[in-house]
Amino acid sequence: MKQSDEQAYLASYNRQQFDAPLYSVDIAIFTLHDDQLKVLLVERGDFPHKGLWSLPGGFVDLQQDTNIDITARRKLLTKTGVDAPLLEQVVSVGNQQRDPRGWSVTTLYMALIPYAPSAAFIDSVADAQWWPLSEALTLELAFDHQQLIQQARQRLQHKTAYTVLPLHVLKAPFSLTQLQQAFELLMDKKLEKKSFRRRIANAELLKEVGEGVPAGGKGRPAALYIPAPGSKRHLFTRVFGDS
Amino acid sequence: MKQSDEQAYLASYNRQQFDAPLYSVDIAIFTLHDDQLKVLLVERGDFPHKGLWSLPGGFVDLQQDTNIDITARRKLLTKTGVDAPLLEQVVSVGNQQRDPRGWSVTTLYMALIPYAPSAAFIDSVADAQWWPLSEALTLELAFDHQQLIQQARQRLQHKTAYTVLPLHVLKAPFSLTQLQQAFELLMDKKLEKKSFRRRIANAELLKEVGEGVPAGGKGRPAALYIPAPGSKRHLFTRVFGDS
DNA sequence: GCTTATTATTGGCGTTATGCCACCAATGTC
DNA sequence: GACATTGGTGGCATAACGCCAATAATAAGC
Repeated sequence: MKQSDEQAYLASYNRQQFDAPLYSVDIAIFTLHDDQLKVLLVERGDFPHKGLWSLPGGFVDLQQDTNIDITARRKLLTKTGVDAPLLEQVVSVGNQQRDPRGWSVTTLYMALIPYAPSAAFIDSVADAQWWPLSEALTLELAFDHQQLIQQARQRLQHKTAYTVLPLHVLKAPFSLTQLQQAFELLMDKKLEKKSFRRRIANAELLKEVGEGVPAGGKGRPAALYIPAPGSKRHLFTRVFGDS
Repeated sequence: MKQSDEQAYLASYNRQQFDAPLYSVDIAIFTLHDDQLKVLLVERGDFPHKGLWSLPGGFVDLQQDTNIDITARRKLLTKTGVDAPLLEQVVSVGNQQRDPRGWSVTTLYMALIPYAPSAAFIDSVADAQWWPLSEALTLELAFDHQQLIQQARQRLQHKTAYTVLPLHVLKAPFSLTQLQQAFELLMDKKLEKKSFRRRIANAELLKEVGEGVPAGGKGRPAALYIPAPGSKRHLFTRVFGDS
């Protein structure tokens, strides 16, 4: 093989000559608010499926984006105004039927953000809105986004059982009770109080920073914590809540 | 929104008018042989990177393939002649630099197959060859396939710690010692014999089917087992080998 | 046949993390 | 000052693990 052959090939290569699938990136952005898991949906302003709710997403900007993680982050920023502390790839789905325009592939990401910082911005984006997940699951969504949401939700649920993923969704400082509630909402499962606190304490993930009012304003004040440096990447070797 | 608007849009839609990334599917196919983890590489016969070793893969056949899992399976079959008992998506990577032809996205799969059934077929495919992983990691591979292999290998390693993934790579029946060796090769870590056997026994994953010669031909004969129905999907709630 | 090397299998104990549930602590309300 | 409410801890049984030593079954050498 001569180097010049490769260069000649590239010089004459025309990417348009082959029929390729459409490629897009979609994000399931989750948050907790009002004791509910919520997902951000946008109303489609263009065909296809104009007027239906969908996940934020779209095509790669070949000029602006240098990789698909950046594409996902750009879509996230556009819709929420914040950079997610947790943004990760879930899965890619590609088939003939998911888009009426033909063969199409999407890479699904999921993001987890605290509610507060994004609330004002999102209210200003006319076509974007937080939906309680339970309601979102009953809507008719564009493309196969109903299934995509369910896959993202499942990943969220499983991963919460062996990480401290809920740390990403709370505004520090927080109480252990709040943290436990975040775990319970993300896992959709009640946890044992003592087991939960023991697990968190043993892992040395938190730093105590004082006291605050208890949930509901009544009762004993709760100790407040912030995540310790590096704690958000902690992995447990045993899944939680497996009775 | 009128239905006819959507139909008119689709009728006039031309997928070629937008510049899209290249999209491909690549597979890291692993097996165990000679007490080594091996990966299947193919020598590129075309530009770009003609002559370099690479992962099996390529573009979606928009006519033949109905989804990307099928694309992956087709590539697998073409190179190995067998249908993998384990074929799953690892991650998608997309950026400007990975392909000299420009913006490109690939979805990486990993497959795990027993050595024996594929050996003869692969020997007949001139451009395909099993490489010990340790050697493959030192080769100059096409595109970013060196990194892709490492990602697939890491997934394999992690997943082995909480599943019975090695069941997919052994030819039944097998002894517990063989099974443990498979775990150790896939995890790249020695395991405690008693812990291993207890774990497998408690999970009730295997069915005893007689006795066979021990490893090396010497010593006490070993009990032989086959996987029980459904056992290959078993998930442990605790990762293994976390001393 | 008897000893030895080799591999397979099991026993036993200390440790760790969990589920479960009762109990104590601190605050606000009436 | 009693009571309701929320936060936090003590204690014990259980399950699974790491560690390592002991026993079982076979082949090879003598």
